[in-house]
Amino acid sequence: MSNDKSLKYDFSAIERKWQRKWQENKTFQVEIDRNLPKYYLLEMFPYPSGRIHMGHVRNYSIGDVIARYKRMNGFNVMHPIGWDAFGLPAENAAIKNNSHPAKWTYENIDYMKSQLRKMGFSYDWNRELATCDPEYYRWEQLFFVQLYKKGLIYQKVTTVNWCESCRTVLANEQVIDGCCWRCDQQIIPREMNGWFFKITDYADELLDWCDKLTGWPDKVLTMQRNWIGKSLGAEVDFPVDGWDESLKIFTTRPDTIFGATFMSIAPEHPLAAKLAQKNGLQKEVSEFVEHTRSARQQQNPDVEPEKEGIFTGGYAVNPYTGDKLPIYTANFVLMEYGTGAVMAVPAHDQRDFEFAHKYDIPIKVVIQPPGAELDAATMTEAHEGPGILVDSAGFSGMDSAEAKKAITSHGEEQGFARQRITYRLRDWGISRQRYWGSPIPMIHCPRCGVQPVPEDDLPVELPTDVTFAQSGKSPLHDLESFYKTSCPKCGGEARRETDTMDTFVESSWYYARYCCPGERREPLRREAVDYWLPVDQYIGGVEHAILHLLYARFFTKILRDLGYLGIDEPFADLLTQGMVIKDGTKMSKSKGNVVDPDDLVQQYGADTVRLFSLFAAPPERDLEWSDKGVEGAHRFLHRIFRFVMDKREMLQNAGNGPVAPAGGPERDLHRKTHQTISKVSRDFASFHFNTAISAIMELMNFLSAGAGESSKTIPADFVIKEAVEAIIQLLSPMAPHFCEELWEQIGHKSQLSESRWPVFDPEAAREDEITMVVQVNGKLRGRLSVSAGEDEEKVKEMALAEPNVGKFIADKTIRKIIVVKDKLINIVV
RNA sequence: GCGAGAGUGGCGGAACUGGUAGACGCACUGGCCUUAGGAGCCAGCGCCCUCGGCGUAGGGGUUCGACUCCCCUCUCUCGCACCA
Repeated sequence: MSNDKSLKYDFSAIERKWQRKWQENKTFQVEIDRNLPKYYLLEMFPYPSGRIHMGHVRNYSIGDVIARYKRMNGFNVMHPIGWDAFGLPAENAAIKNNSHPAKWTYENIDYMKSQLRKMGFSYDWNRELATCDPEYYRWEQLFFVQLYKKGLIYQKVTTVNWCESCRTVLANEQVIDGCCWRCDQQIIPREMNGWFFKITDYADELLDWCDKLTGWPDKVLTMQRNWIGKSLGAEVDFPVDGWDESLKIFTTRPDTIFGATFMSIAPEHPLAAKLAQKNGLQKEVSEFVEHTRSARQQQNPDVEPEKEGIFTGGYAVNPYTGDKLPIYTANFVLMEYGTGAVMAVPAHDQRDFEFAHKYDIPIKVVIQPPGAELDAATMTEAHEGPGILVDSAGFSGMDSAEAKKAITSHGEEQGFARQRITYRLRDWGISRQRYWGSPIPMIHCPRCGVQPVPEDDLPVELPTDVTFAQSGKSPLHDLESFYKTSCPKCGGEARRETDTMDTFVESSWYYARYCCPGERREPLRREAVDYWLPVDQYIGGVEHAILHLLYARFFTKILRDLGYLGIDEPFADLLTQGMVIKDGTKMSKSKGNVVDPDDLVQQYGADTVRLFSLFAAPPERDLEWSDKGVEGAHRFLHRIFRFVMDKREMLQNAGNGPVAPAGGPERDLHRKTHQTISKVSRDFASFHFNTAISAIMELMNFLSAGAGESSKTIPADFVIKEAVEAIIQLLSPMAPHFCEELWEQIGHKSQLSESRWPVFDPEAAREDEITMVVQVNGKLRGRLSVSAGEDEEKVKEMALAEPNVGKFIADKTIRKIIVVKDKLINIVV
């Protein structure tokens, strides 16, 4: 190889050159254009933690391929990026370094932005946003105030999930296996006042739309459905003996109500203390409640604690039977779900069964499964399935489904029961006792109560002149210049809310704000959001299957109902990509198996890194990192580079030959080229980038075998040129700088990014000669070369005449011959 | 326990509606070229003893034909987990 500098693949010079050109030419800036179909591609925006990691590289490489592919196919593609910039790490870093979260955050953004630029992603940087910018978060304060006025936000004191190491409260979705989603510390329950979004008002709509989100993976939809956890049942009032109020319970099994032998209520249930007091069991019951509370705090989330309970001394009356049922308080009953009280049917509920055995409570069978005869005395576990009712007064003989309806409506008529739907989903608690977030725009007035900040006074800016305590306590709580204010109603002295919003609020609507960069008068411009939304393709990690994706769906609906959006769902299609792993486990600093994108880009260039991360695995699967594999990708680019540069003069001068070469090496290469265009286009449509790349590699192998130095029958220049241009274009979404450079080198004056995707010609791709497989009894015995569409009888004859086939059918009778056109012949003997 | 998904060479992974299992790449082996090569080129590469046989976690089944469809078992990953 010569030492000519221009023949060397100098990736860093090439990458710098094209990144500059794209920027100068504003190649990826878009505006509303009603003459083109729009395509909004979005990847989950990063938290500015300091540096990008391989997970980002993979996520954004996948997205960039799609964005560039769609552009080349004539779409008006919006591909924005920004920063999920509020959050705890910034605050913790500030405490540690005696600095400020804003400084830390913006420095990280600067650095990570330079990293993303070096990867060559086709972002419209004009639309960049950072959620910690008052120009961003001011709008969610406006939403907050408007939602509060609409009654969709409220304040309550409740048991919350407290993370001591983060010194803040977490939403239910942010608790994973009883631990904090961020720091993995065990959470502890704590009574606190906080602000809640009424996501439960939208539970049904969120659930119903799960069936309509056809572009989402089933896995994610299933997780969301389970999280919402809708159950249909009945609420029944059990009068409490000698008390003027009744005990409300929720059950999904009204058909078993005649089998109830006791009642269980949550330890926190107000009735527990009341009954105990009345019956002189105060001491015992309060000890039990205290004991349960502390046990719950220390409980190992992996093991189910043993059922425990204590009699409260009170009795409830089953309104269907008149039976007096003892009321227990039990550790397995949850105050947060349903009504915090259940009827206990030991014969048909495993938990009640275990409890009844332990405390020697009677068991009464009221459901008989088909083909069996249950006996309360001998059963070893509850029968939870359906069956035929027995010992249930007028309902005996009905099956479970029928009885559920009949028993509920009987109760409805009598006024002590009603149909009820219960959800597992709880309202979204968004108060965070930390500094680095959007202030909650509310004012506490000792006279007028809670008042929203008037819309004209927004935003409530996060003060920057603060100092941080080592404890992590938010400086806002003690910052008089911040919290001291006047009541918007009476003008008297009042106190500002000092909690900030959960950062998932910011990420719930950023996708919409990208449509309206720089808009200062209103949060969203209808014209822009109506044109761009919904996001056509959203891409991110599956770890957000519930958290972010559920919140964003909810937010879309409330913004729609406030009149800001005209869509029901934010993301039409969703792709959840797998993790990047190395040596069998997730890359992480603690395991010491991280690969730094900067090092790789320096060593091999961004195009190689992108190519490998797309080649090594299909997007939804985990990707096992391999340093050797990266070298392989790099070698492939080298091979193309050498081949093209060797033939540069020829390629610049090659004319256009006949549209369809008649035969010989021209026809063969022309065919392979079009087969590749077809394969790659199909693979792109289904995001199978790994197989698309291997198809391009095949074409390259075919080309260098046929048109290389050693080949005897070199195809005409114009066909080689066609193949080379196809390779460059097909590869360009994955290795964009590299392909732009070669495109220019072979004589193109305009940018490859502006070119149109090659057109597939089915006629060119058609095979004339086909290899058919000959089987005897399904085993491969020979091959046959025939012209495409060859007659069936002729093919049979040829197959039987094959010498190797003859060996296997010699002394046997042929029973059947199956011919699959252009594919195979199976001779059954 | 419940729900979802997945098990294919030494490795990452291919295989369209059932029709040549292992594309493409990595690793490995041999050769060429070279002062050298971690560069490049050529060839080989599922397993077993030659004709041939066996092979897609294991066992059954449907079919002329099964990685693909059906049943059972095992393993792994992920999600939910006393939700009444």
